[in-house]
Amino acid sequence: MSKPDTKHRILDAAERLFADKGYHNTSLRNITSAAKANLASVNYHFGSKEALISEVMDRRLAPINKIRTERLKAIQQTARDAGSPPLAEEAFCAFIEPMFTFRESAPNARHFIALVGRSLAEPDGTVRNIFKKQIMPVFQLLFEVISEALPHIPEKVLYWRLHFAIGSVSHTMHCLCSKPMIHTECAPPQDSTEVLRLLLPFITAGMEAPL
Amino acid sequence: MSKPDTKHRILDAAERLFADKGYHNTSLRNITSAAKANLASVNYHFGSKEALISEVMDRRLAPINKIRTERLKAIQQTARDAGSPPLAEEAFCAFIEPMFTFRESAPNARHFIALVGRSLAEPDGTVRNIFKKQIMPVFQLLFEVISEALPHIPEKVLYWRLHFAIGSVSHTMHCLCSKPMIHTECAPPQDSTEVLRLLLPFITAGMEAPL
DNA sequence: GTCTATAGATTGATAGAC
DNA sequence: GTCTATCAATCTATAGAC
Repeated sequence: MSKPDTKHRILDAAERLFADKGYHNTSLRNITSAAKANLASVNYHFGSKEALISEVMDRRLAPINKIRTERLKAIQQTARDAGSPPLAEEAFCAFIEPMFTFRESAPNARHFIALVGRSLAEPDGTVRNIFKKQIMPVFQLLFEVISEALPHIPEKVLYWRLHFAIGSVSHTMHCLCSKPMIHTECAPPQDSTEVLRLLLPFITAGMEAPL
Repeated sequence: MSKPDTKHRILDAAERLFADKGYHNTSLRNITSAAKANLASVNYHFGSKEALISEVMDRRLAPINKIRTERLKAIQQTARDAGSPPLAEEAFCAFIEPMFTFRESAPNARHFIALVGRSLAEPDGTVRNIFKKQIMPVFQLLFEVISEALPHIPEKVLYWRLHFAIGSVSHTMHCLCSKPMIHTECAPPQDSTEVLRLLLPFITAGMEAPL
């Protein structure tokens, strides 16, 4: 087990700094000095700052989204085989849990979670578009499964409720890494599992609310 | 009715640009050229870029938060007088509606809504802390009223649910101004009233979900 | 692959004339 | 209050030695 090479050290440092300080507020100098690498090495290994953030995002998102897609398709198939609609809560669990599981998988994984949680709120198109490209097919699939789970709710209402749910998930993701906003004394840093157990019923109840 | 003076033109331009491009990605030159003002005028009128964003936030947030506080206190008082708990949905309406009403009040108000919606997701402390300082007392009061509305739900659960609700609200606010994420064809730009009518039942159902 | 050195542009802030 | 001019620092990116 050799020590991580320059390219990986840069990716790790960029992931942490982009998450902590934001894309535009993080310079290549910040990254290379944190990674103990030379300033020129970023452009040698990645070509540009934009290509770097793109690789930072893709490296983690691709495997997570693969798991999400598999789980969502399995839920869809099982429901069709049984001839009964899938459960909305199961669908959301398939979407959220892989991200939370990843968070516990590595000591520094939480930085990436914060980065992703903020991506949809990024004012600049650079980061947001990279994220959108990766997440869009998963959102489409999630919407499909939710539609099957709640066929009595008009598509337009369902769309907005999914939108609200994504807001809850994003906000929770980027807050799980920094200080909570309010009542910090009754919300010490908890493990993701407990937060997931609280988040899923909230979302499910919101999705299934009477019209 | 004279044309707005330089200071106001700078505030308006800064509000729009900070919302569109983000704080760090907007330069003072961007702002002054949009405001048809001289570069040096920002430092003359405000002192620094940070003091400018601070005034951009405070100018709109202070009156909105005043209305929120009054409405929340009125709900609290009415419930106490009647000897019955307040309604969670009414409390959230008191919190959300003033922001949505403001959105329809002026042609360019929507920029500010996006700016606020993103504030909690700002990685940099500068913007986030300015916003926190303004919003914290309102959050505290909202939490109080919600606690009285749902006394059977443990405080810790209530805290997290409020956190999830704030995520939905923030995400909706900064998305109401740009393109929606998914299924754009079934979600054309709508007026805030309709979104509020969809958002309130979602949040209320989530807050009141069985344990 | 890693380094030094630097180009070329942009940043926030300020000094000083008017 | 508004302007020009500029400073000192910082930025991304690249050229070229090793």
